[in-house]
Amino acid sequence: MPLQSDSDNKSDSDNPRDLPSGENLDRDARALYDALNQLIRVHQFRDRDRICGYDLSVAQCYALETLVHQGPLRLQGLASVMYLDKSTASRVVDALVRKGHVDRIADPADRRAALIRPTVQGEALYQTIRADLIAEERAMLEGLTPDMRQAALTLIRQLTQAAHRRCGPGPGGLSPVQNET
Amino acid sequence: MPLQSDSDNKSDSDNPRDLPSGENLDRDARALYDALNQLIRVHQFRDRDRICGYDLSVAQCYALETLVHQGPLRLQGLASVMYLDKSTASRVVDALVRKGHVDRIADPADRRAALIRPTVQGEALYQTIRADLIAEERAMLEGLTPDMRQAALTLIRQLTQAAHRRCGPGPGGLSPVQNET
DNA sequence: TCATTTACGTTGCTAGTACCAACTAAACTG
DNA sequence: CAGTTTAGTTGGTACTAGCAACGTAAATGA
Repeated sequence: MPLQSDSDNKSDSDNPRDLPSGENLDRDARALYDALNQLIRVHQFRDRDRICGYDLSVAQCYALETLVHQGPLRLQGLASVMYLDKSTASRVVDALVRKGHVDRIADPADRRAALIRPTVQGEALYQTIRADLIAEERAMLEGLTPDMRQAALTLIRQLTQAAHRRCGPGPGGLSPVQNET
Repeated sequence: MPLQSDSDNKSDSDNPRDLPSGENLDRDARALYDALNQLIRVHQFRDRDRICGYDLSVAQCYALETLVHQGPLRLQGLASVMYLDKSTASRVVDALVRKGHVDRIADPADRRAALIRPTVQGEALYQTIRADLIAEERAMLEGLTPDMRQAALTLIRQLTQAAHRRCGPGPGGLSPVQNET
């Protein structure tokens, strides 16, 4: 995680205004909220559109992706990576099993548990979809210089990290996400 | 596709590496795909969590937001801004009407049509939720310098614009202009 | 060892999302 | 005034999402 460019912290003095930085932070937070909102909606829509062409829902595709990247997982693990209730995860897996993209195998360590694993077909399908979606990203990046692309990556990752920190251990984390209000 | 490529598409000479720019682009596209994926999932989850505390679904909140920002809309307009089928939009509006956040008023210009308009209560609720979500963004921005925050905004907006161009007339776009590319 | 408790996953329930298709009613078109 | 188009609703189906209630298996403990 390169948290780079503390060296450029001079920007406070660059700023001709005499606003305290807190006000700028508020303004930026509002702007970021709106900008991210737009970005997320447009991506959600586009992903749905793309993925549905492969007879897969977005949640199913995300589950498949998780299993391809992280290897066989138990239902609990999959559910917590996806921020879902185990019952929802179970039904998503049902659909993937029905479509032949995933199978459940017995967990040798625990006869209650099942490991969920992508099939060869499922893995291939995921790679196809991934290539398709990456082509979309490439098209979007075409107008940006390499420098800007790097900056975009860094920033998006930082925002994601910050969000993770505030959401508890999310995707990649296996601890259960439960709201104890 | 006139993306706003500033000056040169072929800034190979800018790049100190000897990789052709296409390879870097591929690599960046993959990285961007993964990074955006993470960001979007985490945001989706967080928004759902936050919004549900106000007895509103995410789609309902988005519809309310659209109506607050854009003023009274017809169902068609709302549906196209939300990238939804009109039937889905109709049911989302039903829910909002039931909860008292929105009402349908007759369109004087067309007796078939109805204008959908947030109620005072709905507007207040949206502002509350918005403030809540913006506070989240602010917390995420705290670790970034003002420069980086500005850069993040610019980049996220550019990515959104690029995605819009590829998705046809999207949110904010009420223009019936279909893809002419 | 047997009873209790805890954990894993499934299923029933309810609400919401999302699309297509069919429908009513109003508005345009000739 | 037909005939067509447009606005919105409703029916049907599949999926998403969470809670609660299971059955079964493992862990705990007396």
